[in-house]
Amino acid sequence: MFSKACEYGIRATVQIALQSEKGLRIGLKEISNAIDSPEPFTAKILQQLAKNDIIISSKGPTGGYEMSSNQLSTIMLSDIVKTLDCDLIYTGCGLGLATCDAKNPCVLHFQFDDIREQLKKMLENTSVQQLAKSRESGDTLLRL
Amino acid sequence: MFSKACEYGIRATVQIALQSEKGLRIGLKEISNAIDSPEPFTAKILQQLAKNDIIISSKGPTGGYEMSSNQLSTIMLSDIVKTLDCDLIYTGCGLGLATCDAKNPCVLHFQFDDIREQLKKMLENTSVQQLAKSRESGDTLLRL
DNA sequence: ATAATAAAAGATAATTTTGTCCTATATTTA
DNA sequence: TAAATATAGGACAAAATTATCTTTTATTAT
Ligand code: FES
Ligand code: FES
Repeated sequence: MFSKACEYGIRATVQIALQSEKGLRIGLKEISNAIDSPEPFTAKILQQLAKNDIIISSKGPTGGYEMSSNQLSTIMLSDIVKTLDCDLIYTGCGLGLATCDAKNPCVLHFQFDDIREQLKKMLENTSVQQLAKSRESGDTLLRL
Repeated sequence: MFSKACEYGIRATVQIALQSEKGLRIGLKEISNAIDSPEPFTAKILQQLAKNDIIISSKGPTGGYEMSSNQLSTIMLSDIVKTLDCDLIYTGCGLGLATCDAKNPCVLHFQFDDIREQLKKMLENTSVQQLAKSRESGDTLLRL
């Protein structure tokens, strides 16, 4: 469904959100440990997220990643997915045709579009903070 | 969403269904032409579909691919998707964790599972014949 | 200022997916 | 039975994705 990059991106961002709510920064190493992801690959992804103002990165000692309270309250899953180019879900044809266009639909268009709209809604209505909260409140069963 | 193999698989099967309803076989070359797919890659996919009794292949002159009337009336998109190992959609965790388990859910599990169920339903309720019919009845706008 | 630290950036490598090629096998027609 | 045709199958190649490594840059604390 999502690319690996996107999966790591979401998991990393939730982890950052968890720390930011406590007013703490978190380093690359800690993030990779927490979400069990390859460290250098995760770094690349975090760079992209930082460039797109989804998270904030700081260099130097005491550096690391964090989210502003504004980011915490506004960033939705859709922002991460779009940034990490899983954007295809939003625009592509389900059967892989060059374009998806309701005026020139493929045989699966309307069925596919229906699912896609629901996925879109889900991503646009689910905030990172919300996911972080479900992790905090939930028992230890809620994995990252 | 789907792999290329899966996309080609669906498009090819619909094309075969279209011919089979007219009582005709269709060859690899014709299929690839019709759906604009790489010929040898498409051949591999058709082999898998034939092995899984989704289509029937015949060798030799006058050979080619077809669907039995039984296949035409029973094959659903889900059969193709499962065969071509896009099976992941059915079982995998949306965040890429090793397993997806409602008793040990990731932070996105319930939102993701909801979408997945709808996708599942769509695939299980959409027959190849139905797609072929929408192509036949529809104006030329319905692409493959 | 200097040393230590942590992310940024760019080059490189492994893996998976996608796509191609060549030979073998089965089937039909002459 | 022989020749022609079309799929099957296995080896191979290209491209994209995922993952790693090394060097640079910015920041903090001494
Ligand atoms: S044209 Fe294929 S999904 Fe829209
Ligand atoms: S555990 Fe992640 S989607 Fe079910």
